[in-house]
Amino acid sequence: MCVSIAGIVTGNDTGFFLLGMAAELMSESTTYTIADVARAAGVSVSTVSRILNGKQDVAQATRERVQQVIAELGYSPHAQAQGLRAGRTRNIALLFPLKYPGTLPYNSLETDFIIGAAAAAADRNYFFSLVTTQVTKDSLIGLYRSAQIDGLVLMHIHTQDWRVDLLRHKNYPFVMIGHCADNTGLNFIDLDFEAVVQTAFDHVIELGHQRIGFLALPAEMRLRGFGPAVRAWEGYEKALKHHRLSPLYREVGYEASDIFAATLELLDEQPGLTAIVTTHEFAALSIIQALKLRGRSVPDDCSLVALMTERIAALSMPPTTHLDFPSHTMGYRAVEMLLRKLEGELKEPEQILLPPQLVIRDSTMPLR
Amino acid sequence: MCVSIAGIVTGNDTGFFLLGMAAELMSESTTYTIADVARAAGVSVSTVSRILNGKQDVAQATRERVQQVIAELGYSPHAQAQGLRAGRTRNIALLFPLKYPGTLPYNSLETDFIIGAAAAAADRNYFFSLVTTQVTKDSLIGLYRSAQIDGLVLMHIHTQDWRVDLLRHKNYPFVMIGHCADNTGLNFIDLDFEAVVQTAFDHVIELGHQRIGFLALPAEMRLRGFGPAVRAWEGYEKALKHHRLSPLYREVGYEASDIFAATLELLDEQPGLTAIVTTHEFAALSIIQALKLRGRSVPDDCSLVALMTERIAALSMPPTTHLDFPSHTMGYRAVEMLLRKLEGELKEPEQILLPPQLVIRDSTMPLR
DNA sequence: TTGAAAGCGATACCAT
DNA sequence: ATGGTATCGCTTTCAA
Repeated sequence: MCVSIAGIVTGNDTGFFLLGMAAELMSESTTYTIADVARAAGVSVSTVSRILNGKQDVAQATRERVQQVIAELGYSPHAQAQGLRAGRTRNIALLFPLKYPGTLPYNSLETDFIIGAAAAAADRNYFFSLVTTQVTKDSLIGLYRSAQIDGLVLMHIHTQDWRVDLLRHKNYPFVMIGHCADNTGLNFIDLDFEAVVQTAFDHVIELGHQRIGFLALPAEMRLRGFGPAVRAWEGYEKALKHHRLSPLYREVGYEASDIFAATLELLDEQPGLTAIVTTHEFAALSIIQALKLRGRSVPDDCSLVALMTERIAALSMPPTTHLDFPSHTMGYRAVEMLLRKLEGELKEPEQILLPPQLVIRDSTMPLR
Repeated sequence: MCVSIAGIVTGNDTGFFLLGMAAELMSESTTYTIADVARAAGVSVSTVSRILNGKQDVAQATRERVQQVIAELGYSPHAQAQGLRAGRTRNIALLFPLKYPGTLPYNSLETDFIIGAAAAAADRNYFFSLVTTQVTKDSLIGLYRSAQIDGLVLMHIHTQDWRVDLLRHKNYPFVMIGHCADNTGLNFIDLDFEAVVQTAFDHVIELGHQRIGFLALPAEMRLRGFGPAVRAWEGYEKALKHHRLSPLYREVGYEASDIFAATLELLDEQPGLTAIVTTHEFAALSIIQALKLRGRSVPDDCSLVALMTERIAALSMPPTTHLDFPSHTMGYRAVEMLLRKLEGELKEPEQILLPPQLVIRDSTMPLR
């Protein structure tokens, strides 16, 4: 439904006087094309296009006149037509499958990735899509081939990840939140989970604790190569070796009740336990409750260090000493990296492994 | 970068034999067009288009042959070209400004809207975008005019909402999560906050409580016309009148520390307090801690009813008796409604006001 | 500095 | 049942 100004302005060359009137008459949804603008401004379509795209070879007077018309009409270029012609979409997507092997339920940490990513796209004037379907080889390729997106952000990366292999082979632009075993030529941002766990142990060891329990992600996730599970476990093994500790751990899922039960098991196995380390974001609440059930309070009878976002740490009582999971920032920086890649600003692969950041709150204290 | 099959298959009419080879040779990203498919299948583009769009007037043999070629090439139609021609995008967006008046920080409840909405779009094969910029009159109209989206979901609705007025006037398709003062002709899904608060009071009154504190959203949000704040307050006033209670409330923001402080104030004002009702999702944890500081435990010394999602309710200890906030479902149904509208399946406006759903857990008990 | 016209990849009308 | 072709709104040579 494209209304030609010419139909209204017949015989009038300036066009200006009648614009206001036209706007009045057609205030219900009408869509103008670049041709309408050109006609109303008395220039060619090419000139309007140049102005739209910020080219320099346009007379200042012409530019101002056209911009005036654009403003008066409320004209917005047709994104699909622009994209079709220019061979890009200015649209990126984050792959966020709602169900994936092992059905990790989404939590506030993961949604923070989304919000951060969306914010970065908005800041660079890109459209941001969220793809929640389970992708297959074909649907993944189709996303690019069908020109729905210019690039992707992948998360939940596994050490061997077919999506990564595929996109790398096809040479499609993407960025990972996480990283693989082989990251040659790839762009990513990840948290150094190995160092995170080591730092957590260093902290409680420094406070004098020796009998330290560890709540890890399920072995199954680690065996499947899920990055955080793999590397957190490596950090645990190094911490054990480095501090000559005897193993004391449980591998457990995200269910509050499971974490509660696992904490009790740790206490039963080692009644002398005085500290717990975990990479589960929401575990703190359940752990504190389980300890209380056994008559122990945090931090007086048992210290606790978890991996979590600031926001969640502040909610727990006592506020939990934690290793910060900057998920919002990671989402933001991932998209920011992708857009630099798309705009040709990123020549060399950028690989960012964020170091652990220990935030000391009230859930840890020296061994008494 | 569109590779013509013809260029490779020169002089060969079957095309089939060479397809595999072509795929080998060009396994790096290549994009085929409908013309490539037509050529390889030995039919016209019109025929391929018909098949792509599931038209019936195509011979079965032809259809199969073409589909075979499509599969072998891994061809996906160019979404922008399709949209340009067909006048639609199959893209919808959720407006989720990261900062809006009063800077309500996003919480898990709000991100649940997003996930639910994204899931519904995916289920109907629509692309889903998240727009986090602060929209203006022009940018909002531009979203439609520039053909970036077919429709929108609006949230954080105010009783008087300029976005709603604008879109209604322009006759652009949209759906609200929330509703206005005047909803004539509009589609929305909302939670009946008024009934929610009344139900919460009914519940504790029934348990024998009489001195009941209420934690409400800041007066400022209510005065600005923010839907949930307005209607929850109306529910509170009705509950007071209906049960002949004397007012006992605090209006407070989302900060855990503020809620903590407000709870203490309630206790100071009315030491005989035996129940608390709140519409703040994450308040339960802070309230329980504040009560504990004054030597009261939940539910023995004080009952607590909150508005929250199941997921959060399960995290608190004791699990909180709550009114369910089905935010995921609301997001899902909002998009589902929008898509029915877009596909012409929705003739009459659909306005859904979800009734309160009380979920009794362990944070309430009869007055002793 | 500006304009004319080809073409991006589809759809749909009109022929055959 | 199938094919030819104008067209969607824009960008981009190429000429002037």
